[in-house]
Amino acid sequence: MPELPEVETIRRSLQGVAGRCIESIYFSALAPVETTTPKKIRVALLHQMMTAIDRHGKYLLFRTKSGAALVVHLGMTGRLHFLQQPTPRPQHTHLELIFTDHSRLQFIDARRFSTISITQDPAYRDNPFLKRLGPDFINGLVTPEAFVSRCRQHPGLTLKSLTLHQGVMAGLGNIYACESLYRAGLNPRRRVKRTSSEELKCLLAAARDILTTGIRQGGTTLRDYLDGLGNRGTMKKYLQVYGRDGMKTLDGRGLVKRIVQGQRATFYAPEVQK
DNA sequence: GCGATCCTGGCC
DNA sequence: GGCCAGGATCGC
Repeated sequence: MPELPEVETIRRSLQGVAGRCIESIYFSALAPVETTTPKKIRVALLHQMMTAIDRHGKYLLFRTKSGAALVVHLGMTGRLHFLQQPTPRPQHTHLELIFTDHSRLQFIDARRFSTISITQDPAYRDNPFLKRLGPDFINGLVTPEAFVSRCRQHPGLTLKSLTLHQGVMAGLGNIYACESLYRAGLNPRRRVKRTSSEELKCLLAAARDILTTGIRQGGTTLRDYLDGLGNRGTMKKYLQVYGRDGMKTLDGRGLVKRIVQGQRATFYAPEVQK
């Protein structure tokens, strides 16, 4: 479940891709290529040099010298492997970029909840995924006041749905959403319209704080997640509520309860979050 | 705004 | 054998 800190950690682990030239591209028959085709991706990327890897929310953008970018969302179980030499493709490898120096980038996803697409437009208007995204939680230039007004456009949403809504702000997934609401002392069932502007600003600050800690810890490895070089993340030991149903919060201030909101588990501490 | 849906490995 | 994980979309 790569969220912003995991995707950012992967991005940093893949810096070595920059400067390499794509010699060939492998696609599996089941590659989760969305809104485009393997052929179009080949045309856009083949023989191009990678110049930079950027991130917006949970999306990675592999930019090439021509101005095109490969856009990757890892879904639940997507992984990227950057390898210095030819290596057998693991099961469920859906895309492999092979560079002229024989290093390669493998994209693996058993469940195919991930998406691969392309963009040629710096403003993302040509990409149906990217054009819907709100500002990035960490890199986005959003004042607390601007954040509040974005929230106010969705008065009926619960705070849990709000935090997961990538069109409001991009980057939070289930783990960091639960942790942010705990940090802000806000009940995930509250509606935006019943939440003061001060409380919403507190939520923004909490999310930024948790996400920054997540990046510093290299992400949260619960089961699957590894960065592009195979390293685990160490954020799990800082989680206050996620996965702690029936236990005390890490800081001991409350008892964690698990509820389901929109078919998704929410962990929170009713005594602490009002 | 909500709920169904996609998908498969891991675990009971 | 059946349930669970859940990001994002789509239809209601």
